[in-house]
Amino acid sequence: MSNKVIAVVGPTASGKTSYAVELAKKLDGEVISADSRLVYKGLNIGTAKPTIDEMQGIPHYMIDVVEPDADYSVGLYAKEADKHIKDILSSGKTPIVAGGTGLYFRILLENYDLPELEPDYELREKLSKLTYNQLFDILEELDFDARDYIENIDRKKLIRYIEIVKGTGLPLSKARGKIEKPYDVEWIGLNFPRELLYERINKRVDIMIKSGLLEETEYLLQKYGRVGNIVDTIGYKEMISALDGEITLDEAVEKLKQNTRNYAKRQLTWFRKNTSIKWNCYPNKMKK
RNA sequence: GCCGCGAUAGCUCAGUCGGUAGAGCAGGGGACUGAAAAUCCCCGUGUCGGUGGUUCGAUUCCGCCUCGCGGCA
Repeated sequence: MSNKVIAVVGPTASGKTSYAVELAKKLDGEVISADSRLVYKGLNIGTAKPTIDEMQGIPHYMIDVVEPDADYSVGLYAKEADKHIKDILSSGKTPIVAGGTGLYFRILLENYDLPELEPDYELREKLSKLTYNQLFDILEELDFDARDYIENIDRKKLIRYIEIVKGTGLPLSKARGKIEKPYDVEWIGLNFPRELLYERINKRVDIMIKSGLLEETEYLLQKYGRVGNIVDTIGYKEMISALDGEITLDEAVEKLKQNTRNYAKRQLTWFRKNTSIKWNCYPNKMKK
């Protein structure tokens, strides 16, 4: 059985969706999404979730797997996505993992071994009330060397590290490890020169608005309330500010474009680090 | 045409009692092993509109010019 997996990565609006579908048609493949927002049902317009039309009959996995008010995480993603990879391989087809969430790719396909420790939401809730320094002190007391394994520690990560050290009883250096993944991954990166990418982003945001992003946001709020997965998602957070009357719709649109540009930049930071990626800087010119 | 006011970073502006300048935003770089579209860290040289003058030295003071915004004709 082949262990070949194709990974299609790139910033938002770089054309991953259609590229993956074309590739799947060519190679007899199936697509597995690697996107932390596409997993949520109902977040459609704002996440540029592929439509049935766009999928062109190619099976897509890891889209719409949970409700927006669920607690989701990389761990759950990687477990389920890995099953799909294995299923696709054993059926003789090619898994094409496509998306923009660097962390999800790292855990699914790179040599990182996620500590077997589920989030303790109760503990997180408790710790989230503490100050940065208090959290730092707690971690240092549990595992003095932990600080050496961390750069630019922020509150969120401090909390997870405390959770790991407490939960596993191991120092961070032992609890986290590396592991060989059983796949032969071909990394393909899609990107455009920065200016062009930003133009594409701006254009796509305008289309989202025309397609009813504001209405989708109203509907989601009414159905699920102000849950983090909606409120903290680019696209929805700006619409919410407009709905609340904090800013005008035009301002919200500008803010949305800007936040998306900033996000694309962060995604690129992630992918640049992966030197196995072969970049294709004008994906549009791809002759299928 | 006249009288004011302005012209400094991509944008909005501060400042230099004369010793070539700094904030916010934008933008750029980076980190990130179960919240990751989240969260966090770092980065500011630009003919200080042009041109003459005063001065050891002008972005800063003075004259003229250009452009912009008000007001008066």
